[in-house]
Amino acid sequence: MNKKNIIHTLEQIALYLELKGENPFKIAAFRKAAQALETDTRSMSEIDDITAIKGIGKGTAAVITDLLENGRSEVLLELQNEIPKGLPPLLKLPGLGGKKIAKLYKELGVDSAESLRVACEEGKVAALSGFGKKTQDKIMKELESFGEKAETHPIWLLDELVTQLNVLLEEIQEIDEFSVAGSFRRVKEQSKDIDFIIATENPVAVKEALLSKLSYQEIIASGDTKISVELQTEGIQVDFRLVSNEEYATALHHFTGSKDHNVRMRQIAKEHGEKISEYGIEQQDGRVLTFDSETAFFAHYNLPFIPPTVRMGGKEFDRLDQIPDLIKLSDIQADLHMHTTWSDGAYAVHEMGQALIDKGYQYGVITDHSQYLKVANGLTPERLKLQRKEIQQFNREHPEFTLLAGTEMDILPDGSLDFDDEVMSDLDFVIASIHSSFSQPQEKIMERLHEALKNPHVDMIAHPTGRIIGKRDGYNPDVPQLIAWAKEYGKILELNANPYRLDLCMEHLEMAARAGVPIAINTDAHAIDQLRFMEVGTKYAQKAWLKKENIVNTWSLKDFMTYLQKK
DNA sequence: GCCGTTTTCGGCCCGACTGTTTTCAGTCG
Repeated sequence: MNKKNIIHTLEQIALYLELKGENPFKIAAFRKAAQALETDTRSMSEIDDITAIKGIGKGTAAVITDLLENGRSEVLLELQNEIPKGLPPLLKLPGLGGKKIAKLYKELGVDSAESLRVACEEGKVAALSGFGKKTQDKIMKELESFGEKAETHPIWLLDELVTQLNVLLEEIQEIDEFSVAGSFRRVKEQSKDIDFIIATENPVAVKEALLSKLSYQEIIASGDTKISVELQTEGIQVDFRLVSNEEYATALHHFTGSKDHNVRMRQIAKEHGEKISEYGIEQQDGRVLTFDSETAFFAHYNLPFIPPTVRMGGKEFDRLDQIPDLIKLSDIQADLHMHTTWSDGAYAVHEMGQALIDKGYQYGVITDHSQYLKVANGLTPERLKLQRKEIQQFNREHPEFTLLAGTEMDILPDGSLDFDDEVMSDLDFVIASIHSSFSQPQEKIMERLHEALKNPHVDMIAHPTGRIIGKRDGYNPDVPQLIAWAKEYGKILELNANPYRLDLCMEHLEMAARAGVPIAINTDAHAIDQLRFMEVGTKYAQKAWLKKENIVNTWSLKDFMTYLQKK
């Protein structure tokens, strides 16, 4: 029984308890236990006393032990006996919670999506007390798309929408300040919806402007302070919260979450005899304090500004001393992975170089694809030499900056490398990566990676797993082994900052940092505007608690070159 | 169900919106 299964079982139990109308705190306790396990980076075999973990007590520990020893949970089995298995999925229907579903089951015998649909069609649902015609209609409508709608959306899709919405909000005169909030602001890989906080002294006008400018399928809620719509794009939900200027900082904090982070903050407030809400901090005498910024809000409790990316609800409060050292965008001195028109990029060498200078970087590496990747117009050794001349020319014209000559070289399906040692030794920086034969068995994939890692000329492995968030898992390498090899041979592993990838993922980045393997955060830009991915990349790295010292492209050119030579 | 050294009982974050209600329950984040 692995950890994932245990977490899933605890969450299943919570769902069933919800349908039983159990005490909400008891339900939350099972979810909290599941989350506590998830946050703990150890594997089950490394944990000797589970009750020592905060949030796991006698009851939940018994379930876990049962699972570990017997491979099943008596508690869950009993619940499943008692409650039809068609009911828990109904909790996913918007507007239906445990109590309503329990009532449908007890009074109408509803035990599945199908029987719920029949009950609605016969008008029985509307007749129940506490239900009505509107509720029945809404359920029927939701049932039509039940099981088809994506529950979460990948960050790269939401990023496009947020960019568009930012433009739209900029145009509304009555808005004084706004920001995206929610899990997107925390740089979660996938989110359910998008949240925006808007400061305005004229909410009526803003609401009107919003509803006239947005292209939505449906308005879900439209109150004085909250407007919620389903966008045309993929039916993605966006919530807008309208607050006064004074309330903006606390509202932004509140709606950025996470939920558990807020719970911790409120506990702290309580210890001070205060009460936090989205509108400010209420004092014992009823006065409400507001703040100019989130920084000021945190400072009220003698806390440093906790970046949204690490507001997970636990760990961050134990690691406050590490916050100043967390990697941030301004630490970045270079981008080590980008493409030009020589292969499949959209801009010339000198244009990418100039864009890096505009970013304020000290150096950068041009790393076009190698000859194997024909679809991307990969470079032969001859073309590489020609490209180097262009790079040298650029450096002569820009003495304050250094453009290095590199490659993103393919690791071929048979495990050989696309360039021989002589070609590689001519280059300043050699990236090796896999772009083909993803479905090989793990053993073969690892053989290919090993071949690259042990070659003295290879400096870095790019997007080490090949995943695309929400779309494909990649080629499934044994990452702990990969990290061990990177350590052994002194290689860099990449955090590819393209929001499609974010590869390595958080957990693996933490693992790599613990092992002392250096990380490079690179945009893999194929066009100038993609250099902006460095921002999401550094934020994502914060989630793995990476520090400046872990990241090679925060180093000066001199330190970087020294590292490459002696590694 | 979990937690706690002023606690082993009594809390557990707080508020908006909707749809059902004549004052509030359920859901949601």
